[in-house]
Amino acid sequence: MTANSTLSNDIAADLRAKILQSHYKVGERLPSERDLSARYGSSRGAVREALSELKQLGLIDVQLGGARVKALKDARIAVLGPLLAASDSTDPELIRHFLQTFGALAVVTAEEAVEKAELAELNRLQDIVVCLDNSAGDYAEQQEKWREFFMCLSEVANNLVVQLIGNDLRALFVDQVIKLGIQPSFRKKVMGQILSGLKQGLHKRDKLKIAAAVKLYFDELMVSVQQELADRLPDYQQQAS
Amino acid sequence: MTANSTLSNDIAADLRAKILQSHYKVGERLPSERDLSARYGSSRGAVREALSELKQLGLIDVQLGGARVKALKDARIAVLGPLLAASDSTDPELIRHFLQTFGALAVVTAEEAVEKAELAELNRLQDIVVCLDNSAGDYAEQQEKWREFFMCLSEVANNLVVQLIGNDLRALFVDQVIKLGIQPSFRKKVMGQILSGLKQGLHKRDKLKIAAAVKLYFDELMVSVQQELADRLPDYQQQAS
DNA sequence: CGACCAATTTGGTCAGACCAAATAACCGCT
DNA sequence: AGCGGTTATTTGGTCTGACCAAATTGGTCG
Repeated sequence: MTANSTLSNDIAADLRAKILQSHYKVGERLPSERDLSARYGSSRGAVREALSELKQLGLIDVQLGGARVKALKDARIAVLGPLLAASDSTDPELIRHFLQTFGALAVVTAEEAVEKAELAELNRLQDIVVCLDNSAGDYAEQQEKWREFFMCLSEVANNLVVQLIGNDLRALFVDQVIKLGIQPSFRKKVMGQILSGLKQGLHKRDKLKIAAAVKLYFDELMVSVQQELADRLPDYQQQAS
Repeated sequence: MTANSTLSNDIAADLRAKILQSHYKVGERLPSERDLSARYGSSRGAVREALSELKQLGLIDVQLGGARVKALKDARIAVLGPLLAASDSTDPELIRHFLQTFGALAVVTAEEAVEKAELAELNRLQDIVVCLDNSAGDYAEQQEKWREFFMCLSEVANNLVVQLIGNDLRALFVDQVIKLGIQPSFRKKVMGQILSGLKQGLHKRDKLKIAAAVKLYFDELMVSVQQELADRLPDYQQQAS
């Protein structure tokens, strides 16, 4: 899935990194396709494919006069992955923003899910929560269960918009975070509150309870991750472009 | 911005529409590039560019054996625009989901904004709200002011993740909705609540107040839009491909 | 029926070419 | 010198035809 070793992909990755590192500045014109193909020792076709990818990412705007670099804030979500991977490594603020966003979407999903859920689905969700409760200690299993829980919520809510956003965020961000080996540790007391909130919320189809519990989960996750990041990165950011 | 009349774009649009209309079903293999280029009377290069676009959209998965259609729920946000424009027109549920999502993100943004805002920024936001209050009646101006308000919030919050998601949603969805000529009409009483909530929230930097007001805004927007859609589409969905 | 091997198909890349539009360069006029 | 208009060049979009390596397919043999 992550193994994309075609020439055009390599070129795209290189250009993408250079843009994200402000090697090419915003508004500036990229070298022409013919020029680029010469530099990379490739054909124009390969360069075109690479540029097409950057265009889709919203990183550049290619028209007849030439391709111009766009501002990062005008790009598409998909740049978040490369942004984390390539440029300044693991900006804690960015990760916080991500978790905040993801949390908000999860809350919306959860609210809609408990509203729509069939009885069977409700039961399945409750089962997962019970498993979650029992599997304290085993980090890997717990994480898998949480994942299953949110996937199930997402399925039940059937909110395409959130699902699609989730795809982008998951694919391009969560993997990165996980790759860093971050193992957030929840405080037992808080985890207890979360689980009991979920149970009650599911049992009574209480939107507010569910929302509060999910929000609590992400808040706690945020605290925990920020803690880990702060611990492991005392030397924080020393190189500029 | 919307004028993209290149051959490869046309091909991409056609294939995209056919996929979204399940002309090509999920998991199915698309015709080969050579085959497609023959059908469209174009070169393979043009078809490749088109396929590249669909790949970026997450609609297809192209590997050596051939290109396979992916499930819609595994696609990227960017398909929302085409989905609305091309296939079944204006699914009210989809629009509701969109507004719900957008609202949740706006709430997060607003919360962070009032936390971070400098005094000058806070004043500017308050000014906008005052304008908003005064411009009751003039729909166009009010909409512009709301837009300015949220843009300002987004700037202050400076949450890249939400900004990027916002780009996608705005570009691919809001325009579509606006193009439908929907003019949501807010109830005066509710609008009063919203504005007073914003004022108080900004004045006291009260996250909860701000969040509640923004949420109220989107809830009311949702109700209003759904109302309009229900009114104008009594004959809902009568044509198939 | 299953394992193995050859022929074909398919995506990725390359080279060189043409077109229309946009840009840059030039030149003459005021 | 400054400006308007014309030409030359550059640039992206497309085409043709070709080659390669990997995947798929089909047939053959045990």
